[in-house]
Amino acid sequence: MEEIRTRFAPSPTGPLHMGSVRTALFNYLFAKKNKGTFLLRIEDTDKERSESRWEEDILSNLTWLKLLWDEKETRQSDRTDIYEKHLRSLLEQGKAYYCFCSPEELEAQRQSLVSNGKTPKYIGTCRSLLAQEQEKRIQRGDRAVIRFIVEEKHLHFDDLVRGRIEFDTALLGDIVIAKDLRTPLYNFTVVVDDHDTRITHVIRGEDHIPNTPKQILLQEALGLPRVFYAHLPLILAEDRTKLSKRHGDNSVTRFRKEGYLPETIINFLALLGWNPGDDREIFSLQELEQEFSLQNIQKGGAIFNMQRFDWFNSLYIRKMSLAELTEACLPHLQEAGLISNSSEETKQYASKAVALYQERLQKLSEISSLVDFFFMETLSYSKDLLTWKDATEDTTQSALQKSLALLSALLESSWDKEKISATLLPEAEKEKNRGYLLWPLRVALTGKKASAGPFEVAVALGKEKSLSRIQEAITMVTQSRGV
RNA sequence: GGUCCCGUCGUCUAGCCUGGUCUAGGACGCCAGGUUUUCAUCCUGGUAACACGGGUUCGAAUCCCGUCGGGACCA
Repeated sequence: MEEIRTRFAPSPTGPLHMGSVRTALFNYLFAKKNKGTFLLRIEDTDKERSESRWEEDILSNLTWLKLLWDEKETRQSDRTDIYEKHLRSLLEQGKAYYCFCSPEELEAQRQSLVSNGKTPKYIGTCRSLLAQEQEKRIQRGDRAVIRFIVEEKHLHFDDLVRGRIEFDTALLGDIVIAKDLRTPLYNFTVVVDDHDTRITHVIRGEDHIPNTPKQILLQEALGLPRVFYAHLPLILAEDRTKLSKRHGDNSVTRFRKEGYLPETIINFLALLGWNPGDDREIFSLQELEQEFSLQNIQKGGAIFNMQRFDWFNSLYIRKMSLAELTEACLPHLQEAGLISNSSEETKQYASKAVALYQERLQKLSEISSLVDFFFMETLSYSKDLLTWKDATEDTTQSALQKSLALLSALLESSWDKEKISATLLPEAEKEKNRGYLLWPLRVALTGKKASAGPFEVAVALGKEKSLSRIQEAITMVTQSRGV
């Protein structure tokens, strides 16, 4: 069997988004699974809308996701001469022609067809123009586009995902394949490029199904062999329509900034439309490279479910080593102004805080608001928060004083979770519920109604800071009682 | 409007090709309980689907036809 070659061919007209990544991923996986080659082609023929910053966005994010392409990426803007050669050839062979119809004329044609209940399409007005006539008008500078003569026939192809798909090309009309010799259009460049890069399998979104018959016709006209097609189901938004800018920012950059891991994106997207045929659903990129198959691809579109996405992310965050997680959290802590450098000392302290919140994180950006109390000089919270359930200020105050006394008595060298727990728990058990002692303590240390446990927080905070926070809480309650 | 594609729990899906083992399985979510000072994790249980109608068959989520619904593309 010949080598399998796939490609991802984005237009650099915007940031890389999740729908595109899924397409890139499936192309990548199919190539890897079959020991083939995965290519990247930048489709930048639309000069107005293509920007180099978007190209950079695409390359850097694919790299971040580890969807690496095997050969130097190609750029359509570098290939204008090649397209021109093919365009001239089609013109010379009479398979394409210049069309001088104005937009107004085209619109009028369309209107009349529609009002007669017919399918709107180009009726071929300019098709019969003689070659010399065309040449003369081009020389004269008349505005023209290049149309490809669409052969009317029933055509079908065997889609690797959906099976046989049929079309009646008579409904197409002669299609525009270039604005001029130096400005070829999408359906035309794709066919030329896929052949030149020896692509064997075109794997793309199902929104391209209507383009396929046009491309097949073009292949035939250029004398090129047909490739295999696999049309993927679309990724949908909550409203069941194609995921797009309309639904907000779905760029990789956005999710990356929010603290979603590449592993999350890969795993989640792989399972959107594909499954291994059994119940497993946790897959690394490497595992997917082994397991992937076009046969297990879903036909219907799949909604991008944020909750499931978050669940995958919390899973992969929990799988990280503390060192990795700390490193990944540093930029977020820095951005929130909680730390100002990344010295070893800062990292050491930060990792203590991060360790306590690893299993509470859904995305890295949440870290700052969870651990801010580790970095603040004074906490600000309402004194009412210190009171547990039906406790009074009186009992709250004495509970805090009890904690303070017991903890003060602990030696610096005994400041670990086990010793603290051994000191406080027996005391807490004396109450009808541990909360009477532990809730005020935890709030005094963190200033929050939800946090990690008081013992581990105290350890991470250190003895000095812990005691002073308890003292501050006592002062707070005392003052309010004094009034 | 025309063409094409699709239709299993709220969501992602297994099962469909090769009808019976499906009183339809798993996961996310949600609900309840357990662990727990809180939150989270973890454990247990629960909730919830074969779009509809007809046909074929002893038997249909699975095969056939139709209807309805959704989407994509072009306009």
